[in-house]
Amino acid sequence: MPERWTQWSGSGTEMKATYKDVKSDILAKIVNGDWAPGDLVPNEMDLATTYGCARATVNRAMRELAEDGIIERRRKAGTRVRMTRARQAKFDIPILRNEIEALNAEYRYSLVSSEIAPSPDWLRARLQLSGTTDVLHLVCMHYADGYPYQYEDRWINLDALPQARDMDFSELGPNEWLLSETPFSDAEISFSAALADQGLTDFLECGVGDPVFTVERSTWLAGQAVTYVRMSHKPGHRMTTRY
Amino acid sequence: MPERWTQWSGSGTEMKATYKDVKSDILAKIVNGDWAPGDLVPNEMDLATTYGCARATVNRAMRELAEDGIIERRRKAGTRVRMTRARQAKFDIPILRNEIEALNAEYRYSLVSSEIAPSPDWLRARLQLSGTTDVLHLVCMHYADGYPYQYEDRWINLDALPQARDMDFSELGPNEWLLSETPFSDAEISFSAALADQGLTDFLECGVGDPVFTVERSTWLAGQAVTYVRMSHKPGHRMTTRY
DNA sequence: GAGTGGTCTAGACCACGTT
DNA sequence: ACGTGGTCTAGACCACTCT
Repeated sequence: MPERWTQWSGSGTEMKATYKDVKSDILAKIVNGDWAPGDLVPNEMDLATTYGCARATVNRAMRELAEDGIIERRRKAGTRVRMTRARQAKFDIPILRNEIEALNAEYRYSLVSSEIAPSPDWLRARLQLSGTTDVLHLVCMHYADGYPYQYEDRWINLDALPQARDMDFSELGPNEWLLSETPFSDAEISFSAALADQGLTDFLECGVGDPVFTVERSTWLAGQAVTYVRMSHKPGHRMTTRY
Repeated sequence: MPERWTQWSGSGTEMKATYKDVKSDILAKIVNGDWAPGDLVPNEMDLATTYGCARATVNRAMRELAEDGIIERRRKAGTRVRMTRARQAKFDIPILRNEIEALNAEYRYSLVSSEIAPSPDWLRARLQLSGTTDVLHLVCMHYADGYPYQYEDRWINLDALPQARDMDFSELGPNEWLLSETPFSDAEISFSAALADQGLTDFLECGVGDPVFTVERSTWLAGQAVTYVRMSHKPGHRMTTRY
């Protein structure tokens, strides 16, 4: 019984390879260096024969490896091990309430200010707004066990969400409300470091000049700008993920 | 000719739906609010009938929607529209050289220092190293058009990569070398904001107390710690993505 | 032109989890 | 027990792109 594909749990038995078997076996070959970056991988029909499964099974394994950035596929040219692995990190952006409660801390929300005004120029530019539109400007604080956790500076396009004009955000945070209003959207998110200015220090209970991890997010729904938010985190905040 | 699934490019023709048709049509229903968060979505067999395609085609569409965090699937319980969309952002972590050259800037690398020493305690803890191991400590600078772009503080586990002991990193940066040595790995990455200290200001040509966007990454290969790196970026640096 | 991946089918069996 | 999604098959046709 020829076994060209070593080390998978079913080797030595009569079991057929699943797409996960194929995927992890090929991944192992690449990790071990049997197949080096740039190398041509056998085509799907040959691999199907090797693993004793249908071509569709191999196809799924290879498709996922390609999605993971491990290999590169092109019709006719075949499949190659990527020269430099595409390193991509995926962050889950949780609802703040859930993030804080996951830390076994008590979540508290507080509305600092709320006002309606014509959109300032910098916001029009950032959200690609055309003409004059009224926006709702909200400032909110989020606390974990009573300690400041995040300062939220949010602007909502009232043309896109007129129902926000009469909403009362003193109890429900705009983030959770927006999630219930807009089930899906495109977004641009960016991370940076900023200094705590006088306005921030009062709310985050930190010193002027402390470094503040900042997340900005702009959101569109069906091509129309919905909201821009700048979230400033307490000193020492980290955002972590594995990949 | 019944058309239960409105608005896809092939509607009104005799064409059969592809998995992309099914995916985008279902997504449209969710965006429009036809199917609200929490709603039960028809099962795969019914959808296959509706769209006039095989169940496998519907399955692929639904599987991808689940991967994208739009819906939630459970055997027997069926498929539901997610209550709160899982917001996840995917960042591409490019090779620094490519990132800088994509900005039409000239990339330059410089080795600041290189020394071999026993692993300090904090590093052993962070990388879960057992016992005493020698590590290679490198400090490097990366420039774009001659301006400081990133300060790299890297530690390499010489037990995992003994060949690094004799490498000359004065020309080739450790990042690019590691990528060619380890085609695949697990990693933990985290973002935070820090203050420029005296050591950083000289290299980044900034002032003491400037906010510095910091990325840290720890890497493992087959369960063994390979490297830890802290990358400090020039003031004003942003990391952006869409999702 | 020809080889490769991309997709679809109609059917089948299985794993899981709700009932 | 039974309904749902998860996966596999053997075959087919198509789309891309390299030579």
